[in-house]
Amino acid sequence: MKKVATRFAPSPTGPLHIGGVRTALFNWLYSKNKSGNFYLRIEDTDKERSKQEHKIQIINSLKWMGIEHNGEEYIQSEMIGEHITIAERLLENGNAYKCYCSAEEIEEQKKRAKQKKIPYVYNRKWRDISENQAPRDIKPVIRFKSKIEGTSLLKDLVQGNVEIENNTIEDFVILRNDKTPTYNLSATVDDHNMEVTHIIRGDDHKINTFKQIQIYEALGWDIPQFAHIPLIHTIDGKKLSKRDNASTLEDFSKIGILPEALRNYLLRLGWSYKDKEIFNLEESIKLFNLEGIGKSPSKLDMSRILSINEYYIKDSDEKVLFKKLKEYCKIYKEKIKEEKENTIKSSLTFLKNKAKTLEDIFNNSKYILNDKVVFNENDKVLINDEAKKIIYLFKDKTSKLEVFNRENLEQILNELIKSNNTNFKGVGQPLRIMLTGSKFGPGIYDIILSLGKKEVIKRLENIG
RNA sequence: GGUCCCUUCGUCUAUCGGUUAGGACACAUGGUUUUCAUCCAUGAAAGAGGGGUUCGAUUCCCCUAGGGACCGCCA
Repeated sequence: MKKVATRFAPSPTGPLHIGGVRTALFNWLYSKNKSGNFYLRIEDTDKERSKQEHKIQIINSLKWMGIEHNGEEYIQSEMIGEHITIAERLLENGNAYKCYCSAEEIEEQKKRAKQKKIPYVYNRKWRDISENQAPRDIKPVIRFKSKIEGTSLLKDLVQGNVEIENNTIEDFVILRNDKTPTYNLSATVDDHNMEVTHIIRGDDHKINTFKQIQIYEALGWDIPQFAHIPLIHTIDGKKLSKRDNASTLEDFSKIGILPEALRNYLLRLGWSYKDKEIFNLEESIKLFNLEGIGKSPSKLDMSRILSINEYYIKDSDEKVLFKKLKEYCKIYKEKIKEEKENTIKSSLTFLKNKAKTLEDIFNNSKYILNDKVVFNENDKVLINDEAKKIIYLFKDKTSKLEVFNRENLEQILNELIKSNNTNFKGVGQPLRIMLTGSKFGPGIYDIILSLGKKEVIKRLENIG
């Protein structure tokens, strides 16, 4: 048995979106599960559209998700020479031929097919014409001599047996008239050279597989296993596209989604293991298999992502969570001041219970982060004369407090409730507004204790 | 239009011929809570339709409908 090798082969013609990330994840997980290798191949043979920035974005995305590839990135454009050699070999062996049709000629055929509403398949014009009839002024393309008779069977690890009539596969171009190889040739040659054993990729490549298998056969190469996973659809049921709304990882990271949460979500999108919902990394690797992949496309569900993220935030160790929050604030919000770090760190125990995202934690931390209270105008009006009286009394009693702890604070609050003939809300709400600027937020004792005596008194003195 | 694929609660899914069709998210209601949340409890919610096969079909087969992917000298 050969060692399992999988690969992820994106083209840097656009930013990597969440669907691509899932494909990468499945490949990576599968290789890990089988103690094999996982490679990254950048398919940058489309010179016009390939962009360095996209390549960087792809690599960073995978890094953010913790998906690491073995060895260096494999750059497809560096292997073009190899692809051309193979195309020539195919030509010599009679598995391919030169086609002298002009671009206009092909265009015309397609147009006619469309008018007649019949499917366009290249008419194999040059398949059997001898080359000495070739027009001088046209540079030929090389086409693969596809099977015409019979059927082909793909034993797909996800889709099951898929059978297709050979004559629906046209004689596809493998080398353009500028001598550059096309996708099906390049991908096949690279997969063979990289000794890829399992090709796990999107459903949209299924038809290509029949072309690629014929190339493997013509060359006498081992054919890898294929697993075509269903695509992720947008909420209105269409394929995720690089062009329109497709979400990139940045879209998620900037609202404070944790990579492990997204990994868990993506794992469960189209794959399942019994009723299990939460998979840590170790379990993901141990339990992942191809059998658990469903055959129908699935839709992205933001509320589920948020919910899983909430789970991971609550489940996080506070030290680790703080590091992530710090990094997050630095990149997307504002850097946490050094003197605030300890306060934030110790407040995470209660802050994280109110948050679905890192952004939520940031928002709920603003009363600590900002030196000056920023008041919500709608809430500020709740500070009426009655409230001011209570705030004054609380401030007075608190300032005399020798031991600033929850027990003593509770005592003060309880006394105030009694003596002012009010309830907890009557005391708690004005205090919260004065201390944080808003009537929403963490528990009042958490707020008071996290700010500390000095700061609490300072903020209460701020009373208009 | 051709080829191929898919179809269980709104969403992600479990079930591998016999279940009151299960779970999770979302939703609704109630409880805990000074607030917003959390948390807990409860509830509503599904086998596209029609034929077979079978003692019995969500499960196997066929047809219909709906949805999707592909049909490039893009990858």
